[in-house]
Amino acid sequence: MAENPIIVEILEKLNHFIKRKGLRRTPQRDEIVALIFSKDEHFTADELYDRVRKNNSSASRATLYRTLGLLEEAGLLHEIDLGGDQKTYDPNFVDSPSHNHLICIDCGKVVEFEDDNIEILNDCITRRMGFRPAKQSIRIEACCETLRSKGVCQDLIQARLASKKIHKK
Amino acid sequence: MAENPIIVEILEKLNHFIKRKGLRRTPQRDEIVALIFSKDEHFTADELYDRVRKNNSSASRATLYRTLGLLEEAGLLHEIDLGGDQKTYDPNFVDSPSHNHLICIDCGKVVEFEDDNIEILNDCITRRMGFRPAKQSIRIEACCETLRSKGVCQDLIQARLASKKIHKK
DNA sequence: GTTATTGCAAATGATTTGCACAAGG
DNA sequence: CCTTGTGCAAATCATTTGCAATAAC
Repeated sequence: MAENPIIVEILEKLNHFIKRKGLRRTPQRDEIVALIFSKDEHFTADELYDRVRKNNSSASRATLYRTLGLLEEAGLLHEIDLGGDQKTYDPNFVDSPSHNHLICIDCGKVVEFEDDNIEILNDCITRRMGFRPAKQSIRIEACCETLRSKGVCQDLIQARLASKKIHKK
Repeated sequence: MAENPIIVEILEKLNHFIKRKGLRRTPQRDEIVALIFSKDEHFTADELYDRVRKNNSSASRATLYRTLGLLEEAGLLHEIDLGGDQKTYDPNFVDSPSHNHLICIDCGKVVEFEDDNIEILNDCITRRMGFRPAKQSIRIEACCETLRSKGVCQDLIQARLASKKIHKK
């Protein structure tokens, strides 16, 4: 896991940030970072804590929340709005700094996408309103066309199966 | 206040919704609805409760939260993502069903805007990904150009004054 | 050594909920 | 009447925080 090039890259960036702020590198933080960036999946603090426990990491919930805050501050992790009650984090902004999210109403699947045209258009609109663009996020809710036309959507089936697995705590 | 045409319109729609669901009309709900739609400002549950109290409405916090849920379910009120820890509600979707939000990083001011081009472009992108568009929201964070060029921004000054007023509870 | 970090448990704070009473229809 | 709505106070539950012990550097 530690030899994963993405994780190595993130750890380097984080440690650079940490040094600049006079903070310290710790194994707990490194473990959490490795877990976050070993997948490209979105996650909640709770889901991440599950992975922490399954990987026999010693990190506590408190450290996990503190590390999430640090990563956000360093710009390595973004909070995204998937509309749930828990905050959702997206680890993919290091690779794709300006991607957006489409959320399937039918199955809940989240599709990431980038589009230069939208990017440029938003930029123009922002300037016309007298502002200097800093960050933009587009969130699209949509229905699965496959489901509608063929009556079946593999993602929906998986989502239903997954929902049976959900048992909090 | 009750003679405000917008409020009358909303109340009509809500009562239609209420009847369809076999629910009942109550003065508390009417009061809360009137307060929400008498301004076009975004608000949190807490801010709304302040207004409820100042207007000598008898509605309790519980009823307020229950009414917010009802209005959302009826599609008359939308939750928007302004990035705070409390949920923010936007009462302007009845008048402008597809508007978006620009949030000024400098002063926190929120500007609503609509743009057909973006609307159409997002629609195309969504279809190309195999989905049927349902809802889209764009959230832009930007810096105030007036502040940058003239060194002053009236909104920023107001925001700083307002922040001094914040005393929870 | 000095100061940041950790884990724990307790605190916080927005939102939700159970329940007994009130009140629409 | 019968059922839904309300207010209250208590419960939830994700997240934050104080503190004493621990570990970077």
